[in-house]
Amino acid sequence: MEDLTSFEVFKQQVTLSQQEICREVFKYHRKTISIKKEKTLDKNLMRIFDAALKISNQKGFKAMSMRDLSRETKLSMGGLYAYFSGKEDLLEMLLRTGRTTIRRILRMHVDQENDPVSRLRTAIQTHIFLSEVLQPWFYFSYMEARHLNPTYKAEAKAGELGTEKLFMDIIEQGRAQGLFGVRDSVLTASVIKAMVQDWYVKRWKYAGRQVTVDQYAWFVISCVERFCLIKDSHSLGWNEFSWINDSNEERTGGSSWPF
Amino acid sequence: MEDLTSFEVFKQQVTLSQQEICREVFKYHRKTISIKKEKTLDKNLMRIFDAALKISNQKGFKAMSMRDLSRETKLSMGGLYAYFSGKEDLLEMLLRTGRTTIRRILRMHVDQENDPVSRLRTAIQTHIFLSEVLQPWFYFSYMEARHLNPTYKAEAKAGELGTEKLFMDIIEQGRAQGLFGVRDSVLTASVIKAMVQDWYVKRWKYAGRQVTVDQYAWFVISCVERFCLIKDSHSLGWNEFSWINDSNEERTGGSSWPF
DNA sequence: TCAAAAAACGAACGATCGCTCTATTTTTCT
DNA sequence: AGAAAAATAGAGCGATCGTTCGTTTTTTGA
Repeated sequence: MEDLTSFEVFKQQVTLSQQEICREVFKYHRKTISIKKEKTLDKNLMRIFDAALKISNQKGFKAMSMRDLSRETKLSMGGLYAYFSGKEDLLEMLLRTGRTTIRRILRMHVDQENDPVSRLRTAIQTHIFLSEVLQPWFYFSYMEARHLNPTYKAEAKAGELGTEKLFMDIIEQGRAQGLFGVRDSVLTASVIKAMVQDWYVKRWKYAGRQVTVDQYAWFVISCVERFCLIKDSHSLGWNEFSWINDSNEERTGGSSWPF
Repeated sequence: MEDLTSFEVFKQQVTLSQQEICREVFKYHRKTISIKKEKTLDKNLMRIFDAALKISNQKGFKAMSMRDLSRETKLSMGGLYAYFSGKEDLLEMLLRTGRTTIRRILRMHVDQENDPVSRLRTAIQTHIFLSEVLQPWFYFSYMEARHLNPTYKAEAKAGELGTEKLFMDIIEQGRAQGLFGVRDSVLTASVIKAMVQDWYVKRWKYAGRQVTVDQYAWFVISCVERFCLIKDSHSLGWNEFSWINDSNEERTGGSSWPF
């Protein structure tokens, strides 16, 4: 409990970044926003984002009409267009904002650790915890990134591979220090990311099974460590951890997936 | 090489099922198809499916217009509607066809094995190999299943959980026989599925890295076995396998995903 | 308090959507 | 070969889409 903080601790650490997100949007999209005063921007931009994520994660961004968004935000059609130049601009805003925010927090946490074992644990745990806090953002990015313009698609791809490289670098660092016994660090990083992504992509499934985010994070970490670590002396202390956990809160955006 | 067949062998085993798929569609959708003669149905239905999958996997099913489909299939607007009653019916056709076909082949292969270790290997390998052969189908189902009617959504969910239960049952069987040392078979099955799905969801990434489907399947199997097996005496024989593989063929439907 | 600035409004426009329906072409069968 | 049946064609319909713009309401600042 002293080395790895629980989800509740993590949650309190990052929820206050709502306004910070708005600033980040304003930096990149100042030209397409005709709102002058920052106070009104802060008030409504988050409302627009929340509504857009809510509707899009239910029926898809393409299927979300501007009238849907107008109804949900209680802003008029014309009023909406003061905050973005068009639907595609809104898509890009959402994706870029999510991307930069997620990467910033992820890097910040990982860079606090030094040895590869701790770094790998922190990277996995932070990614899963963060995707729990920002679940609508993660899910939206996952499902809608492919609908971007070719212009911004490359930018999105770079962001993806960057996150994967974060895992890869840790693994290779651990291998160089003789701690990890993996043969293919590229494939290892890939499957780690696949497991980590599963939490927010299939959020509703785990919620239905009453699996908490702490449980899932610990399971993935133990999974990865059993595969990577040469000696399992490092992974001690996990076995006797209590699996009885906090509340099983409800979540929005339950979707379906196949096979 | 005698126990687990390579992808090339697998491919020749299942490619001849194109007409079989058409029959399966006709069984469920006879009432919404106004085409009388099976010969014309066989000729055009596959063309419609291929075109719909191609366009949808590029821009999404919702964004695909019937005029797009008309152009790609070289059938007129009115002509198309002889093969389905509407766009939503086409969606359901595609999803149901893919679902039943995939499950049929998967079950068939897994049921040929008896001991849990072989069954687990076969389940993973067959799923990955099959998703390579039917990549557009898998990808489409993965991305578009959430846009189904509530009526058919339950049906789709049942199919998903069924595939996951396949993995889970094998794991519990292995645990009962004292072969597997897993604590949580539900979470274990979940992450196996997550790794297995990664192959077709991020197909373009692995293609760009020149990772072959054989390599990926073997990696996932070794990953899972190192996590599940109590003794690794079963997983011998993998280490000395040649990683030099066949051609790296091109694939359609490269898409983007984040983080 | 009262212009000026900012923000919000919502009817209306052109484009495109899924879909229908009649006319036409192709195939089938005696 | 020719009539019946099957399949295809493509213009057109109403609905809905994203977006615009003149107007009204709210906020700001001296």
